[in-house]
Amino acid sequence: MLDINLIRKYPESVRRGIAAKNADPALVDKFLEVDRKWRALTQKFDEMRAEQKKLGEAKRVEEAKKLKEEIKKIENNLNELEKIRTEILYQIPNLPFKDVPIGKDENENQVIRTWGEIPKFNFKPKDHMELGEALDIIDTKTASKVVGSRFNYLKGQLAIMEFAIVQYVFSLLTDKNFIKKVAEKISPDFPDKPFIPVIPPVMINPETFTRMARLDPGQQDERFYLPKEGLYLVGSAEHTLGPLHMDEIIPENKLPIRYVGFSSAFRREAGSYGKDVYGILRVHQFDKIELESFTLPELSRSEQDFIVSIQEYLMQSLKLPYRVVSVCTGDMGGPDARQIDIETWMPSQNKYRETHTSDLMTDYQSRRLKTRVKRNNSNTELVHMNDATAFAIGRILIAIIENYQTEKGTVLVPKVLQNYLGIKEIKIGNG
RNA sequence: GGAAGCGUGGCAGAGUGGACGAAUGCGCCGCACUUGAAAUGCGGUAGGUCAGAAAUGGCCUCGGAGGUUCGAAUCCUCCCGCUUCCGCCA
Repeated sequence: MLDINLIRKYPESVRRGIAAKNADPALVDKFLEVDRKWRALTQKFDEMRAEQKKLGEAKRVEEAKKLKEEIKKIENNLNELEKIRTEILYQIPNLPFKDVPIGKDENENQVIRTWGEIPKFNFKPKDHMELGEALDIIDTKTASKVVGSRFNYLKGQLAIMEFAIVQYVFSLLTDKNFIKKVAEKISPDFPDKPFIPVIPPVMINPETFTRMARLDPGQQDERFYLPKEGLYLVGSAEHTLGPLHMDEIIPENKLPIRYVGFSSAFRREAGSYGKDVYGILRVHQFDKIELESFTLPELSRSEQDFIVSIQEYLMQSLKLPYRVVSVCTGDMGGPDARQIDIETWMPSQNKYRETHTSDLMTDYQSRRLKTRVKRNNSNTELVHMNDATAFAIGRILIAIIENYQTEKGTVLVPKVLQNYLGIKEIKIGNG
């Protein structure tokens, strides 16, 4: 949620900011109107309560009784106003940074840079499903019988490769020397704290989900829900990593706090019927390595640069061609102030497809989560939060299979993963 | 799933109807003493919200939601969480 005082003091720039994000600028005026009423009534309520206390202490019981009834009415109105106020407030997205490209949809995203050579095959390259089925490492047919559409089995060396990737990333991101090297590129004194590995819960209660700004009206259809327990399945490890410090006040010297989490992610993919139905690009369940970090406000932007550097390092070490995209205002996530995506080259589609995202949420999430920092000057302020993909396993496996395929129909194993798998090539028989 | 107990500030822990947003200890911050430190002494130290330029003041919050009462951390109801024991189970 946005800072209330920001809306009160600078309604015009809030209107402009949220309009760029395809939200209705009239939300600001609706909010201000309700807020005005709420404040007036709050004052009245406070005064009456003070009066009632005094009457009680003076043992003027009858008068206090009468006042109590009036207060009750005011309180009900106040609660109603507060509910409406919160509803409006939750619909107002975070404001984009000034240097984020203004645009309506993904067509206006800006490519910042491109890395790697697009592979040129002197044969007709196959797609990941043709290869996956031939090598017996992907099975969607049985999955659709057993569960339904948009599920898959990863088998054989591909299953092993998932854990290879997890081990590779976890060992790298917990390595002080590696983190130091990346941090130094941001600036000489940039914090070089390694990531803390985490395996988080994959279920979350609605209260926390709401405080993460991930269960707002537009998002509910996307979530799997378990009615007996009243719990949701997470759509990303972010959903349970982000609340790790809710209601906490963290001492300044403890920041930044960085987590690398591994979990399954569950998505209903409502509204994407017919889109990417082929293969394992868009499925209901996939595993993902996620980065989450909590920083001082003034360092959050560099933290995102730092995270993107890590994402790029990982991609370059796998030698996968990609491009870095600055997502435009209209295509960004609601809580984001700046979103950077990485799109990886998919030979079978002859284009780049989104595999990574990096969200800088500033204090938009921490405000509801009440995750704060106690500064050395003893002030308390909200921390800033960053969240990003290290690897979405399914999609990165597609990229590896398709980019590393050979004319024989085998798949070479990227060099950095070879030690973890113990083989250099996935072929029929060792699949 | 059954039984019992428990949820109070950064932590530990008192408080069973008004004097309690809350004793005391620890921790933390400031000051004094000291060449410096330790020890000691004195003072300060929850969050949110509204008004205010500020100083300051009002209101709300003792797991959550209701209720009783002029008045609730304290009494009642329901819910949630934690701990221990039993059952089941990876």
